[in-house]
Order: sequence, then C-alpha cells, then structure tokens
Amino acid sequence: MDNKALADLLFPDSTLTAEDMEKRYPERDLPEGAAVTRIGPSPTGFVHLGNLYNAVIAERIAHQSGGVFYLRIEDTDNKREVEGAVEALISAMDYFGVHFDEGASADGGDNGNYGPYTQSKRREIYHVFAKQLVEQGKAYPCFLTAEEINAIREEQTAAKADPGIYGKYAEANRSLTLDEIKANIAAGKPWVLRYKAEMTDERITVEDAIRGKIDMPRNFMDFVILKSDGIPTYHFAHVVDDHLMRSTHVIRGEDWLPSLPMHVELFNVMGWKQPVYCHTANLMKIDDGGKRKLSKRKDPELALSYYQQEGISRDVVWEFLLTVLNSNYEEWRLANPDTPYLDFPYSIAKMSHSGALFDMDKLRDIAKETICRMDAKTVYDNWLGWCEMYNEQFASLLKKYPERTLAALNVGKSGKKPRKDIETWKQACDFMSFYYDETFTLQDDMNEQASPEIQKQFFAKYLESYDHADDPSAWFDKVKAITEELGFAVKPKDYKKDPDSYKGSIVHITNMLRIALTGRANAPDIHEVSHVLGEDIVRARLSKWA
RNA sequence: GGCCGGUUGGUCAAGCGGUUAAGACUUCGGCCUCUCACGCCGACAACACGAGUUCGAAUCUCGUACCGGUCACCA
Repeated sequence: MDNKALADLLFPDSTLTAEDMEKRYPERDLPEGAAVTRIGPSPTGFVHLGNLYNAVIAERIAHQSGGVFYLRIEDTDNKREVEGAVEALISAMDYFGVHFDEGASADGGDNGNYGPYTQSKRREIYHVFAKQLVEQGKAYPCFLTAEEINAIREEQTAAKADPGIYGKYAEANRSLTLDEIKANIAAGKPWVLRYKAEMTDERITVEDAIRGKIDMPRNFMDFVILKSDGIPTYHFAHVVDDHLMRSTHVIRGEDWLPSLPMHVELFNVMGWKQPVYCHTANLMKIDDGGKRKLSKRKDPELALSYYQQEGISRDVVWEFLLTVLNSNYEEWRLANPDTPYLDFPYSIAKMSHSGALFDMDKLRDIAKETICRMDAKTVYDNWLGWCEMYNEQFASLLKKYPERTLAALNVGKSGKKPRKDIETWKQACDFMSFYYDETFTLQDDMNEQASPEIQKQFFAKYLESYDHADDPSAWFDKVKAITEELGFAVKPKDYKKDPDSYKGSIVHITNMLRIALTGRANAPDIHEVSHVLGEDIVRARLSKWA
C-alpha cells in the first residue's frame, strides 16, 4: 500500500504539515513549574456542578502556579449542541468567580494565541495530523456501516469476545487496496478514519496525579479518530488540542479513565509528551438507599442555575467545593478564618479518590458560616447583586434604604458569637423582610402571648415610658418594671416553677414586643432591632396594638 | 460479562506499621438566655469480609463481597 498516495487521496486539501503546526503553536514561555490547564465542556446548554468542580481544580492549579487557565469548547458532536450554550457557560463560570485567561469567548470570538478554541473550527488542524498518521500507516479509512458493526458486535457478544473493531474484525478494511478505497470513495461510501492498533496484551502504566499509578491493558482497538463528517472524536481532538495548546495538566472526570489507553496510544504514536492526568472522582448522591452519580435529569441541585436562582453565594459554593475537593481545607479554614479562599494552598494530592456524596446539610452550614464572616457591606453588595437579577422588589428596597439595611445586617454581628441568620440571598429576603414596612407581615399570633386586654394595656404602658435614647439596660429595666406591674414573672424560671401565681412571664411580654415589631416571636434582639428601625417606625408599629 | 476505579460512623473525612481511630456536618441530650439564632458541654455512631506478611495491620499482599464508572462515527 502506498501510504502517501492514500493520505493524498483522503486529505487532498490538507497541505500543512505537523512542523507548521508546531511553529504556529510554540511552547509557551512560562516560568518553571507553571501549569497550563483548561476545561473542555461540550455546549449542551446544561452547566452542572461537575463542570464547576473540575473548573475550580483546573483554575487553582494554573493560577496557583502562575500558569494559564483556558476554555476550550468541545463541540465535536453537533447533535448535542444547543444554541447560546457557550454564553450560558461563560456567564455561569463568571458568576461563580471562575475566570479564563484565554479561550473561547461569549461573542463567538477567541482570546489568546493558541486558538481557535472551539473544536469545530479546528478541522484543518486535525486533518494535518490525521493525514500524517495515514502516511505513517497508522490509520486507515474504514467503510463499515452501522449494520455491519452491529453484526460484528453480536458475533462478539455470542463468542464472549471484547466488542469493537480490532484484530480479525478489522482485517477486511485494513487490507483494502488503494484502488478499492478509491472505488469506494468514488461510489460515495462514507468512511471513518480508524487508528491502526497493534494486537497486544502488553500493559501500560500511567501516573495519575490524584490516583497514583494506574495499570491498564494497552489499547488494541482500531478506534475511530475522524468521523465520517471529517470531525474528530473526543479522543483524537483531546490529544491534538492539549498538545498544541500546550496543556500541562488534564483535569477531567473519572469516567474518562477507561479511554485513557487510547489517549496514551495517540500521544505515543504522535511522539508527544503526555500531560499530567488528574482524574477526579464524580460527585454522587444517595438514591433509593444506593449511591449513584449525580444526574442532570433527576437532580436539580446539579445545575449551576439552581445555585444562582436560590441565591447561594459564589463564595459559599467555592467554600463548599474546596471542602469537598481538598480534605485539609476545613482544617485550614478553621485555622485561618479570615483569609480569602484563594490563599488556600490547594494540592492535587490531597484530593479524594472516591466519589463524595453531595450533602445539602453541609452546604447550608458552610453557607451560614461563610456569610457570617462577611462584613455588612459585602453582604449588602452581594445580596443586592442577586436581588437585581431575581427579586426586583427587594432590590429597590435595598437601594431605597441602604443605611437601614446595613445597620440591620450588623445586628448581632458584634462580639465573639455573631448571629448566623443568612444562608442564601433568597432566604435573606424572607428573613430581613420585617425591616421594611413594604414587606412587613404579621407571621405569629399575638393572642398566643396574652389576651387582647393585656396586649392593649401593655403596649399603652410601653409606649408611654418608651425613650428611644435608652441604652439596652435602661430599656430592659423599664420592660421589667412593666412586666411586674402587669403581674407577669420577671424571671422565666419563677413562672415555670409556679405558673399559677403569675399571668405569664417576661417571655410573653417580650414576645409581644417582637411580634409587634417584627411580625414574629422569634427574631433578633429587640433593642437592636428598634434602633435599626428608628423611633418613628417603632412607635407606628406598636401603636397599632395600644 | 470484560476492563477500570472505589470501600474508616448516617454524610464528608484524618490516618501512611504501634493512636483511648482526629475533626466537621446531621441527629439527640444539657447549659447559656427575654424568643430565635449563635456559642459552650456531652452523647450516639466507623476501619466491608477472609486469609497472609509482621512481635504488632485501618495502614502492606492476595482473594471475596459490595458500590460506581466504562465498553459508540457521545463527550
């Protein structure tokens, strides 16, 4: 077989050479140890937590080492493509604070010198190397139809052989003569380009940065490298792109592990240096008592859009991901409560090998903890940012009452034991609603605290003696005085011991105040809340009951 | 089924041949307290199983079981 002639027949338009490519995409000029990483999502329109999970790892590895982190769109499967998916992806990544140094951009353009960063635009690049493989006798056109392949598979299944095109099953197409191939092509028969593998029972070992040594059988499959439309499969595109874009580390889910031998094979035959592979564990979820991979159909919390809609802060998601990703993150966080998470020395070696269950309780705890550590202004800005997207009414309230809101966000923040009231921006809108007349609602029943007559008496007396300038202890002394006057126990314990001697306890009295002021019996400190609201609102809300 | 990966409390996990087997979340008690939240104290609860190596194994080896992934002209 004249390989050169075959290559020209198959790729008549491909005139560039591998050397041209090497020149066009030279080694990157980076300091020693700088990592080049990427994410390579396919634009299906659904951005999920796993995308972010791997993105965070790749971003950390690159930026922590002073390297480059880029975005490559892997759209070699046009059947799955969804319009607007790239924009959605970039904006989601942006929302969660993952920024690319180079790569595809939302407007369809490119950023950086190693592009195009969209695989569908790299056709001629792949063809250069595909042609080279044909010339070297390492690849051949295959005219097998889907039916023929199915028949082979059935035969293999019956014989308990490995399914696939290899060895004797590949013979028919491997041994086609140049003339036969010419005739097939002239007849318009579609063909794919297959890698010509050696039948072997050798094994390969790969040093995975997360899992350590991995021992696998060497590839013996004649896998497809170019589909009949001339577009490469993932395997071929991955190897060509990561070489040419000079990736040093490939971070991807563990579901790629089984195809690793193909990639190793390609890197070897091309004579290229393998990147460091980092196969991450998949996030799992409990379902019917069993563990399973998170699925986009069944698990809404898998979609990144879920976190945006719920108003789960970017920082919360990072904190959560980092605790899941790096086993020593929590420890570090405890020791460095005020250090930004980007200062955490992330390490691949500390990653878990097994799939972590997605734990909503843990996320909620991290959320409270994280937001609690933010100062009021940061909370305000983040919250407002979310409201502008998802809750216009609240956005306008926050903008109308910035000072009151800031003061409200500072309630219970001083001291060693700050309150942890806010989990999500959505829930914040609910929790904080009583600070604004526009959203104030009565949620608890005043009559559960005392009879209407006592309510009237109490509020009248309270208003009468109310001095907005009182400090907390002066204020509370007055409350106690009224409590006693009305025949209520000043000490809750006294009432508990001897309920018949009192009409109630001070708890009932203060709860009335809370309900009048906040609409609910459970709320932050009354004195503090009163001062956030201001004297006018306090008197207005209380007067209704007097 | 073949290949690959994984297996420490309910969940996430530390552990790297000698530990009373950390810690966090959850749950449940209790304390603090004008409610709630916070905080504090405490409790429950784990090395999948079986061999082997070793004076000694959660840690090393082998096997078994279970869970997961993957076997496309999808990524």
